[in-house]
Amino acid sequence: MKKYYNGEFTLKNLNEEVTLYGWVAKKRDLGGLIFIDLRDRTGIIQIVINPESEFYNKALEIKNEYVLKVEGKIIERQSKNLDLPTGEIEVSVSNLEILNTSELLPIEINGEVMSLEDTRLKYRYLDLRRPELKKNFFIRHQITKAVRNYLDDNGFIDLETPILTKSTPEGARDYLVPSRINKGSFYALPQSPQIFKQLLMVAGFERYYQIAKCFRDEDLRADRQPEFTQIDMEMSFASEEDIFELCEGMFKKVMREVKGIDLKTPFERLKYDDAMSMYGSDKPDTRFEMLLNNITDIFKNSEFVVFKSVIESNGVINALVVKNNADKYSRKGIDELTEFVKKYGAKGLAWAKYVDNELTGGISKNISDTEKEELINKLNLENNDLVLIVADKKKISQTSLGALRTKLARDLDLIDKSKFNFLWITDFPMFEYSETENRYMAAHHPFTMPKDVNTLDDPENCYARAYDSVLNGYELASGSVRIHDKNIQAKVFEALQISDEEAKTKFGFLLEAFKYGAPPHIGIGFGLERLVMILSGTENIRDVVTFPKTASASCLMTEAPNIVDEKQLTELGIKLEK
RNA sequence: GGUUCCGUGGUGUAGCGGUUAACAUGCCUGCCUGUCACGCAGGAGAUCGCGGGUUCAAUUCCCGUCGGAACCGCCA
Repeated sequence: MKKYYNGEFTLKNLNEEVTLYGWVAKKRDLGGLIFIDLRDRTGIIQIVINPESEFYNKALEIKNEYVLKVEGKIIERQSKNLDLPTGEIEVSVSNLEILNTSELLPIEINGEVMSLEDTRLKYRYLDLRRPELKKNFFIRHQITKAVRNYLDDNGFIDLETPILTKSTPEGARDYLVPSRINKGSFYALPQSPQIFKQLLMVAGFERYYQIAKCFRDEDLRADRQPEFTQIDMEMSFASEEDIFELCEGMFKKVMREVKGIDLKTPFERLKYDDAMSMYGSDKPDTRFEMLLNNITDIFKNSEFVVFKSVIESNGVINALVVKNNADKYSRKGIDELTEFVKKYGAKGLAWAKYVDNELTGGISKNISDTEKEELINKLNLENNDLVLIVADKKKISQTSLGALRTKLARDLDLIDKSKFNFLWITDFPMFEYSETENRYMAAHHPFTMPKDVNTLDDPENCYARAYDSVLNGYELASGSVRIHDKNIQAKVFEALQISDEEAKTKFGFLLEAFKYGAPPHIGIGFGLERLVMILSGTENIRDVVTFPKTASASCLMTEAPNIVDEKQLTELGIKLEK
């Protein structure tokens, strides 16, 4: 049986006899010797064949990416400049076999990423040979291993739920699968195992988890794929405090085992409303300060038309202070920031600089001396500070500045990348007004317990027992206390304007189940890819998915999705329109 | 649904209204030989994504299309 080293060869392995399998990353013919960089699954090891060796002639035939079996002894490397995990050692060969040959590779896989995204995705199996990329998947494995062990130790059992299931049109678009046996009917792929895990609570499993595939037919982003993985959990007879403690323990273990970091628990908590007013985001990156300041009061009686009209229409004025960097932003630079906030619906970006004890530029000539004075005091302005202001509807003012805050921190390199700031966001609103649907929708999902049933008729002021876990500006997880009382559920449906009829059609089986003594229960689902991304130090989800899809949701390697045979369609009773 | 950027030898880039389409790397041949981004000499390799338009002339300008990337909307 082959022994796996996981890239851990060091000088302590000197003189050890080893068998290596791998691909030739580079061959050099030098000094009468042949040097081969053999790339195994975790790193690169240099092997050396000298001219007296019986394998010398065979070694001459070897080209890059040939597959080799090498037996030999680990010796100290003569030159150690190479920055590789196995850079201190090399292998002196006692046996060499060419297991397979290779054509010239269509992409560059040694060293820095050179090839363009699309070529890399077409030859994903080659790109994955790169140790830097492969490393992410070992991290992914370590995370799921730690999670499974932890949850097992805490009495959770791994249960699988169906992939072919029923469409639940609240929420994301479903991926549909036509049924051949029941022509004209469709299964849907699950957006999450939500309803099934609640049914497992009714079934009395009490503590369930699953590392579950989820599917959402929505547009992609750098951190979003149409299929992704959730660490999905649900437990009965538990409260928010129980699940917070459980998850904190889980991350403590994950961070210790994967990163060797000792996390401080409990995690910081922040109410949704506070997160929005302080950070302009429900997933704040707390690794740097630069908080939003509500400066509406200062301009209550302002003559400045922009602020005046916003205040008259019950809007809000928020400011961001970029400390000691005013000189870095020219008129052109600020114009770029203005364009940036406009993407988030802001009509503009008001600004001023504080230089030599006075406000200059931007809106400084539009506001009164009193207002200037109050602004300077309220924002504690110091020399060379830049003030950026968005006056707009509350949500736009907050989210646009929140996005700008993150952008500025990146641009100015204010983020301490060694930090892992876990926090809980609590007290989410129960409802969200949908402009497209012209009605209130569930902010989390329709089975979320309201904080106070009596506030259901006031959707703007109704809060949910829902919470998110946030890490370094990413939403890691989302969860809630579920409704187990059918009367409360009926009231929530009513508030969502879901009729009895409609509720029955969509979630009838769940409502039916809840007639038979559903235990109080609570749950959460973590986005595994997001977690792997953060722990791998990448900002692109494709770096943590073995065979990812492009921004247009297709796979360049398999060319999925593809056109299917007429015969297959006929069997399914499907006719395509041109 | 919308906005922006990109598409040139195998790979990554440069370039320009008229070029022998340049450079790096990779590949092939030879030399050198403890290299590690080795070095030296020579060679092969490009329908400039595709279609149309403007023009005497388009890889270059314009329109469309296809493919890729990022973002907004969307993602209960």
